[in-house]
This record gives sequence, C-alpha cells and structure tokens, in this order.
Amino acid sequence: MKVGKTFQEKIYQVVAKIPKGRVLSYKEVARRGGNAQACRVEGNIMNRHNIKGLPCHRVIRSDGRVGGYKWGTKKKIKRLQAEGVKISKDGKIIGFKR
DNA sequence: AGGGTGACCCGCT
DNA sequence: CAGCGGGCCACCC
Repeated sequence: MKVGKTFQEKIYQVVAKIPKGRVLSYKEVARRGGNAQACRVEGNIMNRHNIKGLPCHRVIRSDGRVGGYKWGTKKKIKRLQAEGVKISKDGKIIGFKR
C-alpha cells in the first residue's frame, strides 16, 4: 500500500520544519522521509528545483560538512552563519551531532 | 512518450 | 585507504 506522496513532498515537509539555527544531515532527512538511501534524491530535487521557502541550506552532509549548494557552497556557509550556525574554517559544522 | 544518466550522498567491503 | 553499489527524481535526447 502506497502512501501516494512523492519523496519530494516528504523531504519538503521535513526540511521546511527544520528550526532556525539547526541543521540536519541528508541522511537524517531521508530517514524521516522513509528511505535513508534516497539521500541523493534530496540534493537532486533541490538542485533542479531550488524551491523557494525551502531552507535547503540547513541540510548538510553527515560528515559535518555543509555539502554542496546550487548557488555555491560558500554561499551556503555564509547563509548558515547568518542563521547562527557556527562553522569551522574548513566549512565544518560546529555543534552538529550525527 | 520512453530510455538513459546525473545529482548538494552514505555506508559497506 | 580506495572503490562501488544503492534508490528516487528531474532533465536530456
């Protein structure tokens, strides 16, 4: 029995509910979405459809890095810092627990 | 309309 | 340490 909703919908809901100043890893989001192995799709969706209102910059890799970004990883880091997220010089998320 | 590949990845061997 | 498979979406031809 299928829920009917596509992965994008689930991902959208999860990511959109990320509190400000908090970051989630792709795997975490994917896990909540139902398939932890679909982590690639997340990036793909956001990359092709940088949905407005979706704080995709709050989604980072499990390694603690910010990962990639359609508009540029640097931009992503800057954005996170503006939200209050501490980021190391190497672009590592400080205070991120996987 | 259909097939094939890329993509902001992760975990295992 | 390096390499690859895995599942889902959108775009290209």
